[in-house]
Amino acid sequence: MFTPQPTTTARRSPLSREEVLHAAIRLADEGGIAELTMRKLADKLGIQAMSLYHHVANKDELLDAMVDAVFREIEVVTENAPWKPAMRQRAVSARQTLLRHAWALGMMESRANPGQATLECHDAVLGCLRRAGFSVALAAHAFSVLDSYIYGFVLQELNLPFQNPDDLQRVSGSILQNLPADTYPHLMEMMTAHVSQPGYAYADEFMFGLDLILDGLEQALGVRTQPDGCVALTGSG
Amino acid sequence: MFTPQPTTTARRSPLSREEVLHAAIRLADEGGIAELTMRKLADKLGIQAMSLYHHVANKDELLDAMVDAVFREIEVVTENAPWKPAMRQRAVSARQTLLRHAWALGMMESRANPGQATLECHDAVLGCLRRAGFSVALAAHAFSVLDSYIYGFVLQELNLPFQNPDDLQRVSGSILQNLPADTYPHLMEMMTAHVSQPGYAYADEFMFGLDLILDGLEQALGVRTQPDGCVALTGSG
DNA sequence: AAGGTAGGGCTTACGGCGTAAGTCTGTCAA
DNA sequence: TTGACAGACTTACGCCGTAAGCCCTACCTT
Repeated sequence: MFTPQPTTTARRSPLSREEVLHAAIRLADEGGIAELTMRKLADKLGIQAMSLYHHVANKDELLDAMVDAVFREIEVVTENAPWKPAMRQRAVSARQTLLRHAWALGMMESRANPGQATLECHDAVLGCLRRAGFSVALAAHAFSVLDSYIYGFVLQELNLPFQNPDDLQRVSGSILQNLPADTYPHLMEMMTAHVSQPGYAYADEFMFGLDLILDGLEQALGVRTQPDGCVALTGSG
Repeated sequence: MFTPQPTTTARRSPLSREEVLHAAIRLADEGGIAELTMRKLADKLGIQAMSLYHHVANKDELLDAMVDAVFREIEVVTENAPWKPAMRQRAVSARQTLLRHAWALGMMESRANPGQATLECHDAVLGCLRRAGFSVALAAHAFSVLDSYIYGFVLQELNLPFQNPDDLQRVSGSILQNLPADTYPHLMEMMTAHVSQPGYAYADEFMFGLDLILDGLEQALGVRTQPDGCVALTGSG
């Protein structure tokens, strides 16, 4: 009753696919991926659920586009930069981006349709490595090990039951109390002697592993490039 | 009509929580995690959906238990074994297990309630490292970098649009045809000159990165253990 | 100016989901 | 014999994604 379409003209302004995409990302950032339903997304945009389907084919396509948008946020500075700081900086940026959009990693597992930004990102990384003298095979190795590390680290970081050092103190304290002391002795030692110390933050572990990998790649590169290598440690098995 | 409860006695046999758990894992293994619904799981067990709630509190608890069951499958052989082959073997086993249960990784992101098997697995790894002379801090570093790598590698592996070399040939071929040749030149080079070559399998990349990390850890350990170290390459920042 | 078209809203409806709440029945201890 | 209880079943609710179709209005053509 009372014919509720006076707002039609006002609402009729824009609403592009881009807006839908960004609203979806904002919704997932704020409430987790489970909060992202077509109805709630429509609500947030002030329209009905079915109207979304004028802008995206279906929810799956929307999710694909969201993942690609995340890749677009990762900074890849490769112009004339030495490969090691470039890769280091990209790893840091990738980690920050994936933490900012905690839902993104979990979605990568299930969708195999890389978007344009994803491909561009990968191409830039490979280009940086090739320009630095990596063989095609070594570039593939480097790409694989670096991305695996980044994704895996963030996956573990997201899996932690705390997001900041204060949480950590509280959580580890409560775990310590609830567990019989000798069931997991080494886990216990790790918590009491290391993790629960003031100043510890799991995020700091990122740089250790990243530099370990970059140094390893540098050696692998050097073994090929300068054959006087007194350090040839790669490959143990 | 014809009062359909004659089977009551026959059906009344067991159905323990264990059976529910394993049926759930089998269902998820076969059809993906989306196929695992309480109704379908009940169907498979020959009961009604609501009867499952006598054995699990809710679906979330079931998912937690499933993840823990996956950790139980990872072989951790640390008894009197040198740390390097022990960690290597555990990494291989973890990768195989996570590939066998492709749904497990995607679930880890969202649940922060480690089960008994999970904690045992972590404790065994830490124990192995500590016995080998790793300091608490270095053991934490090692644990972080190894698990990050394993999880991330499997995540990428699952993300690939192919599961075996034959698929790869076909997929990379079709991508090559559909793309303008100069949009992603380095990606293109990687595919034509390396990935699409006979004998290439992404799975083989796993060992390169794994050994790179293990060698890096060995150096980090050596720098502390034997102070004559002419090789001190860790940390570049 | 008049009319046609189509973009982008809206409504209705369907089958599937997790699960709250309650019922029925066979088994076993007292 | 009886009463409690474990473990099945039934019903129902409010979510979900989306198929199908309607209808208004801005714009383009004539």
